[in-house]
Amino acid sequence: MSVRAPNELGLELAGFVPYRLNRLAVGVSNHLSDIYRERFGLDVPEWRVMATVGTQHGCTAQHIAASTRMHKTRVSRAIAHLEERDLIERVSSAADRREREVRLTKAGRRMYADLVPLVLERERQLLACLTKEQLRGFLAGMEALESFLGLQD
Amino acid sequence: MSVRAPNELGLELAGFVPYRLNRLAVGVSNHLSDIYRERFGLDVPEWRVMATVGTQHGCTAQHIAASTRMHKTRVSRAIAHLEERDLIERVSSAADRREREVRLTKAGRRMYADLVPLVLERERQLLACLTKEQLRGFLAGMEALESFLGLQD
DNA sequence: CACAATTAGTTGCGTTCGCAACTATTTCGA
DNA sequence: TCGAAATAGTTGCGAACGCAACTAATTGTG
Repeated sequence: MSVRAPNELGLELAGFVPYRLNRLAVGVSNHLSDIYRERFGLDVPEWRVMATVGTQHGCTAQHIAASTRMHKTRVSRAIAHLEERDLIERVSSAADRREREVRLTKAGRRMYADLVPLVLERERQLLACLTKEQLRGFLAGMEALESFLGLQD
Repeated sequence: MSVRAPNELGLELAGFVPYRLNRLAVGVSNHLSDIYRERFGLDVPEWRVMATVGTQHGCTAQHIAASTRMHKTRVSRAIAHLEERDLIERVSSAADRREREVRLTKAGRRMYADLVPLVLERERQLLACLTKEQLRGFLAGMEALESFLGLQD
């Protein structure tokens, strides 16, 4: 199976999968970002830190960087912002004093509890535009590509 | 069909489709970028301008911005860089002297002819990790999402 | 035990980005 | 036809980014 006509000599960017994938990722991100940006004042790195700490209480910046695949400086700055807003707090680890355990504060837990259902609902709305067949096929393709590129968890 | 277990209360970022899509787009972009970056010294905006001008000779910056969905300042700066390197040239449009028609120079056409087959081959290699079924399903899902988000051409 | 190598996290710096403002030109409407 | 609104493209500026260098703490090795 070919993505485009085999005798096309030039490159039509509109049909180029890497370009389309980037455009789609930006579109999906924008489709969600007004929830955590406008309503909660979070940017993408901050949102990812909140999402990670929300399920992995007491994790380290290192762990967040590894599991979100963000650069450690991006994580460091996102954590600093969230701490200024009293959404998370950090305590030096007793076992290794280089590390700092990150936890949601009471306000952070409240925001997380409000935010996550809205975000999951948005994801659901988005994926509802696909038939069962399309969703299954899309997820299968995404998994194969992730595996090929070594992006899996 | 559900993407994750319905009784999962927290949000696992690793299974969150918008996050995975962004990660995949970055991974695919990196998989390609060493061709146009290391071997031809182009960054992503420059590559997109080359790809557009390569098929749409004499188009304007406006047109490039619309068809690549890049911000007009990003297009403007990419064009300026490519002009400095004598890969493209601009002439003021006779019909509308606000516009400038963009064309590949001889050197630009040579680069385009070298570059495009390599990039298309890389795309082919990437998509070869999918079965026919998976490719069909993945493209169908991508089209449906693009349509839902109004990203189509 | 001491010292080199490694690791967690932060910060300085140059780059890239998009918004807003700007110039130049064209189009629209009274 | 003249002035206001719109459009093509550029530039100033502040925000965000990643690399490299840094501090502090730990681990490994002789």
